[in-house]
Amino acid sequence: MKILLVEDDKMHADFLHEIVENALPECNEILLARDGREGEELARAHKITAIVMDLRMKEQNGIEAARLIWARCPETRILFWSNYSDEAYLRGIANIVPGEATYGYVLKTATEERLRLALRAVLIEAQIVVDREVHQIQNRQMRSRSALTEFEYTILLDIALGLPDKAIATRRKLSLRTVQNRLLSLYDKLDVGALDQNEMGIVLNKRARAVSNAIARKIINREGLSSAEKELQAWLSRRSAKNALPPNP
Amino acid sequence: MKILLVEDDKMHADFLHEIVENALPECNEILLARDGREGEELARAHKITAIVMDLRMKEQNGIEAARLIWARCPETRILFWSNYSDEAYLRGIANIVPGEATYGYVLKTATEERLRLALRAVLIEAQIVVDREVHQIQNRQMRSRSALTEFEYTILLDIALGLPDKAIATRRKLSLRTVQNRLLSLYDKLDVGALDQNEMGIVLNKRARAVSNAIARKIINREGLSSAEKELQAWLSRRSAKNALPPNP
DNA sequence: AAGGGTGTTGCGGGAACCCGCAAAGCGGGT
DNA sequence: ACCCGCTTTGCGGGTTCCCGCAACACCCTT
Repeated sequence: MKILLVEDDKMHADFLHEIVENALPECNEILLARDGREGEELARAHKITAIVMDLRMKEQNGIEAARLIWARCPETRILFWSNYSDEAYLRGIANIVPGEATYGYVLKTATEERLRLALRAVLIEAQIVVDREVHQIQNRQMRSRSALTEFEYTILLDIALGLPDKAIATRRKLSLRTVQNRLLSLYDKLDVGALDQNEMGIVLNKRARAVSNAIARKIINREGLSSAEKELQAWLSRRSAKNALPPNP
Repeated sequence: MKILLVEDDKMHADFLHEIVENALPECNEILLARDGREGEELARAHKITAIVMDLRMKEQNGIEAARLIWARCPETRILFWSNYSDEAYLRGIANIVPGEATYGYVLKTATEERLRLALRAVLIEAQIVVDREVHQIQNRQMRSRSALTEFEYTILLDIALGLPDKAIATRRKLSLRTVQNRLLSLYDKLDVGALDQNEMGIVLNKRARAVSNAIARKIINREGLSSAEKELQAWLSRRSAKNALPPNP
């Protein structure tokens, strides 16, 4: 059995290597990749189906790498091992897990014992394991009043990228007014209430406020923004390709 | 001689502890803090003047902690030890270094030898040491066309927080039109050229675009936004306090 | 002293944003 | 069948944003 570790911090990689060696005696080969791109290539080249993956890496982040890997090989088992329990990462992972895939999420602050258990459970037994702390955050954010629906979340990314209402409407196939209604509820959930915080004068720009609040609350992050940006660019070029034809006979 | 380590990742903290022990035999007491707040308290309580500080930490980030420490005791020597060489962090540090202060900046990816040298140079010899890699990035960003002036940088934070033009004008004591001109040059530098990227139709919201581009390029980050937000709230309350009096006799 | 560059300010207008009001569509319960 | 609640959509208008045009001040060069 071969295992791939994807981790760009040398110290954590060494530590992980040692733990894996001890916890998984059935593993006879441990590969190491230092960023998402390399990880994805190694996984493909060596047909690896058991991976431990860091999320935040220089070249390509773990979510993007996992998406690509699962796209080719959905039965790959991936244990995410990360410092972060931001909503942005959780949502990012939730969006790419193929449904029948096996994965786990363990925080780097967890004890060695918990990490060992998760390694065996996910990579050997094909269980789903999510760190209790992460799961709590997931739940809390899901039920609190400020939980964003998928719709609100995508619209949030759209405005963060700078799409005007009309463009969002055409992109999401909604009417202009509906988009604005969604924005209304988004503003509500993100506490962008105009006059609430600053008792006197000065009404703030709701769009910008929503985005900065979302960033402050870790609902969105740089990685999520970047991948949303890529999708946007793809959509734009598809769109301009279509629009380039009609005017001609 | 006492040294304070501020680092929230246990593994890195252990490693750092060992290196410091070896590299600085004149040090007879090593304290450890797990976040910025604790670090600041320890530094004050023990009157420590030699600190190694991580930047990204849970409770309070290193920049804020350093600012508070230097505000009370400008001769404190601080070696920043971090994974990141984002412009946002560099600018953050540049903004709080008291000018006569001693500091250093070493990346966690540097060799142990470089770290040892920096430790001695900064904490013992009171030199200024900046990792070459960091320095290069600093330089590149300073001279590239897209280098932001201080003015542009503050206005960028202002719009990210959602301040409307008029509010920025009063806050920064400028006319409305001047603020808009600054925005123009900001848009230019951040390549928010409206029709350039998307050949057909769809003009994007420049404000939002500027912010998301700046985030993508790591010119601003969550920490910077949060501290800007605090300043904004302070300004707002100062302002409403003033405005609360005049109308009365 | 004249000219060119840069930064600041005013004015005006087209587009986008924010939102209250109101009319439909669509489910689910009695 | 009826009503109630929720979402979607249109309309209108007050506000903000974006920016071209133009005037003025300041500094630096020649």
